[in-house]
Amino acid sequence: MSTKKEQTRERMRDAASRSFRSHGYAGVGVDAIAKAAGVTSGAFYAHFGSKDGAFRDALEQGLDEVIGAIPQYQSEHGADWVRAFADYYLGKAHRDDLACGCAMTTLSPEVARSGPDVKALFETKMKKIAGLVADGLPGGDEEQRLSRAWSMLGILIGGLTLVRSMKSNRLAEQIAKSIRRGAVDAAASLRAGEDD
Amino acid sequence: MSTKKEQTRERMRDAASRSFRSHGYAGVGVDAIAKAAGVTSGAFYAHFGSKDGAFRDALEQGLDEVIGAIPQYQSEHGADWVRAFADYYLGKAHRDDLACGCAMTTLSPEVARSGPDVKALFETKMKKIAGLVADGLPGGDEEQRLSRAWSMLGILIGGLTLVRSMKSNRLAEQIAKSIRRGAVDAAASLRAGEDD
DNA sequence: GACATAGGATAACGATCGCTATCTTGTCAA
DNA sequence: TTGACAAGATAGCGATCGTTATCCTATGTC
Repeated sequence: MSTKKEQTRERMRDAASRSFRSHGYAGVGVDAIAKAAGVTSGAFYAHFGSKDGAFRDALEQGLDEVIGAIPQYQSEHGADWVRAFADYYLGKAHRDDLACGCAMTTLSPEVARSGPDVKALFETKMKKIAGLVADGLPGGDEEQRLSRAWSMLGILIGGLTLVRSMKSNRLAEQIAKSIRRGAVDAAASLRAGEDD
Repeated sequence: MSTKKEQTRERMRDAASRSFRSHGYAGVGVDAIAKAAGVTSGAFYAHFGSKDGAFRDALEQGLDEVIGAIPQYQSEHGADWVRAFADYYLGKAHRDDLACGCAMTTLSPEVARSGPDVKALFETKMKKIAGLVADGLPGGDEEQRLSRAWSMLGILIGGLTLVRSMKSNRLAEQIAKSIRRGAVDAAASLRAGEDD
């Protein structure tokens, strides 16, 4: 129906998503988010109801992006998809762009401080993501693959946070290399004795 | 000299450290930190100069705690120290206590948003930590051990953030188990074919 | 061409933000 | 006992916080 309204809503959702990732939940105000979307706080509250509501919306959208991206990497890169994904995840472009960065990494620390509703949403989406990852992993039974999927996600999230916190680009690159290798190893069936 | 002053300073440092870990840098105000230490903002600024200064102080103290803890785990648990450390790191007590949680996990997302000075401090301390971890790892040359150390730190940091963001305790426990195994594997010399 | 509707702007609320200037109070030396 | 000093309290700065109530205005209908 109203294309204009949906366009505005999309701009606001994007602005909220980018702002929360860049500055954290408490690090940005409603006025600033609205301004970034080219509207005022009145429009913000008409659409989202509250700052919390906007965060929930941004979180859901951000994790849905991941849910969409995983199968795409799997079908595009085949058995080597984990390496390709880790390359992107720890690459300089993703490192340097907080605003467009993966929601798992930028938003999860905020979720850890949030209430049960936000955590429930995060949990649902992350279970989906871990399941998709596990589906693309070789060897072992389903439980083993899921376990490796959580490990891979964990090391990517922690690794990205780590490299983003370094001052020296050279050190960041060195750590990124280590994390990439760790992620690929975590995803592979270790006990099968695979090597690179 | 003045024991009273140092006691007050210590209380304020602790309050700042706990507050920043619990609520993030932007999530807590100077007045609240001062109040938690039993003083007012006047005393806060007399000691720290600025909110940034207090964060830097809390960050340094928090990472120094880790620097002290790693060798202790190594000497207490011998070759099995990584498993013991991971057990603590992902255990329920550490999961549920944001305020007393490891600074690497709670503060690094804030560092990623900070200026070069804070990043430089974080980098220096993390290099020290990774070096200590690497020293306690078996097999391989120094570069390989350091690489595994970064992987182990990454998976613990990301894993802890992940489990803290779950609503269900059962799922959190399941993920923690996966991360524990991943951390031990990341620390071990994979290519040597070690198993548990 | 008058009118209803809704998307969005505006203004303002009390509270809190980081920070500073000034004042009070407790302590110790002389 | 008095005077000096410093630790900390108090009060207040302008700005921004999240939120609400009210107003404007563009659009589409009859």
